Amino acid sequence: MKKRTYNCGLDAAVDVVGGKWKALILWALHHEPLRFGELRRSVSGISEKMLIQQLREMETSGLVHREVYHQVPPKVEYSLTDFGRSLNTALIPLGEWGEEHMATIEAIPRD
Amino acid sequence: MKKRTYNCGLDAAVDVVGGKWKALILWALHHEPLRFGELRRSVSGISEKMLIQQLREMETSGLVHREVYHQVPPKVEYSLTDFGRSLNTALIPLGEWGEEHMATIEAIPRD
DNA sequence: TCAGGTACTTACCTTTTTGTATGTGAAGAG
DNA sequence: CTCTTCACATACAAAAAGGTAAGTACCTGA
Repeated sequence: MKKRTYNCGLDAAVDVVGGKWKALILWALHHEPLRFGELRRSVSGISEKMLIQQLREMETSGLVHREVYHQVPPKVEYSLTDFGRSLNTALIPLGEWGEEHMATIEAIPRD
Repeated sequence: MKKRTYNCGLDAAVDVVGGKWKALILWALHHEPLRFGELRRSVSGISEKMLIQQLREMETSGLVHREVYHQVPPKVEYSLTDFGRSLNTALIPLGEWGEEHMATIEAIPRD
């Protein structure tokens, strides 16, 4: 996230959900709130640093809510806000498109 | 674009349309085919290098079609393929979401 | 006492992405 | 005869993103 003005809505949306992990985190939180450790295990491949970093950014964007339970051992739950849920909804068609064309996309030559 | 396997469709879609410019180029080509120079002028802020680079990638992904007219001065037209059009359609809700929440997004503190 | 789980934090480094500046070659306008 | 347009190409530099590894502080169960 770096800009302040956008040419179109898509531009703005990509700014908020862009990057390697944010969309995956959003998906993971779609069904239920998850704790930090649960999230780490459910978003496969993510490091603790990246997870925390992305969560903080998504918190300041108002996409996720962070609830701390003052217990021992500590417990922190992350959940989607209404804003986050609305974004998730808007992402569904894109997810379906990817699903549908997955084979085609995987066949694209990289280099 | 770097991976070969995806956890979910969204992951795959983002791989194809990710980055700073691809979505904007897709939008620009939505209405009509455009020439290189026209595209450069309509996607404000993009450099020639980036434009060409992204166009090449989108061409190999099968999103855009490149038609060369052997004239002097040279003329090259870029247009969306059916694949590109289908992706554009899938992006519409995301674009609308961004449009709707543009003010909120612009108000997010950066850094 | 020692490993393991809780949720992070920090420093450092590598990779990826993006930007800037320049060059190409033919042709038409002035 | 120089400038501009057309559609690029290429070298280099800067910035952003991502990854690795270690440390923090507390408590629990073996």
